[in-house]
Amino acid sequence: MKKNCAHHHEKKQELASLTSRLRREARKITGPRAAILEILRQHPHPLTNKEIFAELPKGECDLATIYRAMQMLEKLGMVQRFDFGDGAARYELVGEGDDGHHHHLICTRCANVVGIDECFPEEIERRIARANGFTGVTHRLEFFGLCPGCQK
Amino acid sequence: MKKNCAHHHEKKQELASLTSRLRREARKITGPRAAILEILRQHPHPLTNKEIFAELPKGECDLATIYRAMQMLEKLGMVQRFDFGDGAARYELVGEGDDGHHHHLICTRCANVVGIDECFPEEIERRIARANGFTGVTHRLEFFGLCPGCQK
DNA sequence: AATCAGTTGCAAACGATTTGCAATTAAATC
DNA sequence: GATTTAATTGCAAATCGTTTGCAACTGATT
Repeated sequence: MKKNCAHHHEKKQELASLTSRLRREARKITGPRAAILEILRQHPHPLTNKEIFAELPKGECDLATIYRAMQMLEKLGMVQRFDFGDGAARYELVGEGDDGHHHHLICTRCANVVGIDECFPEEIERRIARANGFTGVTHRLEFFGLCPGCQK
Repeated sequence: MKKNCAHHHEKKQELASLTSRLRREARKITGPRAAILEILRQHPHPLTNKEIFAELPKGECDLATIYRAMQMLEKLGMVQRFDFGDGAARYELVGEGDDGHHHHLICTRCANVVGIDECFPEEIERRIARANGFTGVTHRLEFFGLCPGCQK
């Protein structure tokens, strides 16, 4: 269907592969963590902590635990954090080897999210970096508009 | 000096012109508002509400008043809101006629900010919109890196 | 000067996120 | 499999940016 974000969905990682990445980092595989990773695996879209919490079987895990888990997963590079400007952080699983860098197109009316393959042109980014003497330049980029269903 | 953000600084608006824009919208010119506009005028960089508050002569105005003023100024298009992903909104004055759309390059170490003229290529943005059936597409874009002074 | 809607200060309320701490538990050890 | 220990969790309280209710106040108009 959404052909332009296919690559973000292709390789749905095995839960086992995810937990082994954790173990490799000397982290414990706990019930809450396994449950969180499973939710992320099933939702190839950026999720807020509250959304993850809502997906979890009630009582499975405290909201604070989710915050701590996402913090850790981000630090390990297993998850990428996104900011849609609505005051809540969102997270998406990152495949092994992938750096997770990509962008989204968000409907300003229904909050529907589409992954985007296009990126800011490297050449222009390099020019910007050079012109200002900056190094290690990256960018945060998200698109906003009205999705087909919301245009009326 | 920073030649690539010159156009954001060129025309420092007169305070009188700012207040007349307010009056035109049937808003009152109060002490706090004049003071806030003056601070914005003097700082051609995105400022957080707390920063504006700190610049203000103590007791000049309540922090809540600044929040309300910035909200109103944004609604009137006199100010543009930016989000650097650190949890605090930032605002910059917008010239008459200008829509305020532009981007920044932010040092991740010292938080130094440079205005950027480059923008995401319209043609690619149009392609993204079309490919997903979206209309009225815009973007939020900010660059991050290490400024000359922070590279060591 | 009188009027009145728009504004303000202050404190309380909020929503997202973080943190202290005692109780719990995964994983390494015996 | 029981023991040990450091990592992890739940819970409640604390933080931070931002919003809001409300009574007092003040521009702008009459």
